[in-house]
Amino acid sequence: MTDKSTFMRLRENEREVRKGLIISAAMKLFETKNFHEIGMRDIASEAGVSAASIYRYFPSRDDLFVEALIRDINKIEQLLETRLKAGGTIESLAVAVVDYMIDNEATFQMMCHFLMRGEENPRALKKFNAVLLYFTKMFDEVVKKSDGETPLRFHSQAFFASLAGIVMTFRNYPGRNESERREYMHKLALLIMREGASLESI
Amino acid sequence: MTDKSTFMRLRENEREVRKGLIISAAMKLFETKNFHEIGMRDIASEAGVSAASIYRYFPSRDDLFVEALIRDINKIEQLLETRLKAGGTIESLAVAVVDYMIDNEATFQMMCHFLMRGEENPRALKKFNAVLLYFTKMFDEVVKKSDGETPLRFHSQAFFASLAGIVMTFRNYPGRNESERREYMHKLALLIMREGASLESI
DNA sequence: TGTACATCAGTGAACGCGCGTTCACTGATGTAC
DNA sequence: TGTACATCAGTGAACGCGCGTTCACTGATGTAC
Repeated sequence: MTDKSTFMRLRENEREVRKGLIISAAMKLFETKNFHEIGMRDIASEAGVSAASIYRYFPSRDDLFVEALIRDINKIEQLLETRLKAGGTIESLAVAVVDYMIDNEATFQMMCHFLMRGEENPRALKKFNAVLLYFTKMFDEVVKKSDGETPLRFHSQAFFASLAGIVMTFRNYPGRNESERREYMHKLALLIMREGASLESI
Repeated sequence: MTDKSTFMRLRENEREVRKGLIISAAMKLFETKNFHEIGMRDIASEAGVSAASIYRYFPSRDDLFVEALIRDINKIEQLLETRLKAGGTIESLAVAVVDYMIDNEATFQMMCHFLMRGEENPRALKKFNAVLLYFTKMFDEVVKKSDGETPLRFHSQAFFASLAGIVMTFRNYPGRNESERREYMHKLALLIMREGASLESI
C-alpha cells in the first residue's frame, strides 16, 4: 500500500509538472499577444499538445488563466522586493506597480477580465479572489517594511485599485507615445500617493 | 431647391429621432442587463424593429454603444451639479461619481470595455476618447465651481481614473452585501481624496 | 392624372466564423491472479 | 510468463452556438415629365 501511494504521488507530481508546462506556454504567449487574442488552440500548440489535452488539466479556459495569474504574483512580489530594497518609499512602490501593469499587458487584461466578468465562472472567480486577497496582503507587508513615512491612512486596497484604474484609463491614451504615457501614469500615481504631492509642481 | 433641402433636413431629423429611439431602447436595457448580455436582437426587439434595421443607423454594435455613452454623460453631469449644490466639496463629488458608477452598472461596464478593448474598433474608439475628454473637462469645471478647498494638486484625470479603479475592483467583492460594498467604496474614494484623510480613523 | 423611376426604411432568413468544449477512440503502463 | 482488465494521457474531428452582420427583397413615398 505504501508503494501504491508513492506511485500515485509520483504520478500526481508528473501531472503537476504537465499542468505547469501548459501554464508556461500560456505565459509565454502573454509576452506577444493580448489576453483576448489567446485561444486554447494557441496555448495548445505553444505547449506542443492538442487543445483537447488541456481539458485533462483544466476544467475551462478561465481556470487555466487564473492559475497563470497565481504564478504571476510571484513575479510581482519579487519585483516589488527588489525595487523596495533600492529605496523603499511608497512612491517607488507605486511606480513599480504601475510599471508592472504596463509591462505585463496580458496579465493586466486578465485581472480586469476577472474583475469585470468573474461572475460568469464562479469557480474561477473564487480562486481569483484568493489571488486578489493575497495580493493586497502582500502589499501590506511590503508597505510595512518600507520606511516610516507610511501614512497611517494608507490603505493597500485603495492603493491597488487606484493604480489599476490609472493604468486602465491611460494605457492607450491617444496622442502620446508609449514612454510619454508611462511617464504620465507615473505622475498620476504619485499624485494619488500622499507623499507624491510635492512632485505636483512639475 | 430650397424646398428640397428643407425636405432633406426634415428627413434627416426623422432619422435622428429614429436613431434616438434605438439608443433609448439600449439604455432601457442597461437598467436590467449588464453590458455583455445585451445583443443586437435584444435592442431591436426592445425598440420594436428588426436587428437588421439597426444597421441602417449604426455601422456596428460598438458605435451604437458609444452613442449611448454620450447620452449618459448628460445624466452624470446633471447628477453632479445637483449633488454639488447640496454641499459642493470634493468629497461629495467623489461619492457622487462612485455612486453613479455603481448604480449604472452597464454604463460602467461599457466604459471599461472601451478602455480595455477600444483598439478593436478605431472609429468607435475615437468617439469614445472624445467622450472621455469631455468627461474630464466637465470634472474640471465642476471642481472649479466647488468651494475653495480644492487642492492645487488635484487633477481630474487622476480623480476619475482612481474612482473607476476602485469601483472596478470592489463592485463584486465577495463576503459583503451590496450596501456594505457601496459604503466601502465610498470610504476608499474619500481616502484617495486629500480631504478625505480625516475620515481615516474610522 | 398617369406612368416610370429613384430613394430609402424595414425585414426574415441566412451567413460566417470564431472558439470553447466534447466525443469516441488509440495506445501505453500498471495491476490482479 | 501470460492473459484480462483498469487507468489515464493524448488526440483529430466535430459539435454547438451565440451573435454580429449581410443579403435579397418588399413596400411606401417623393420626383420627373
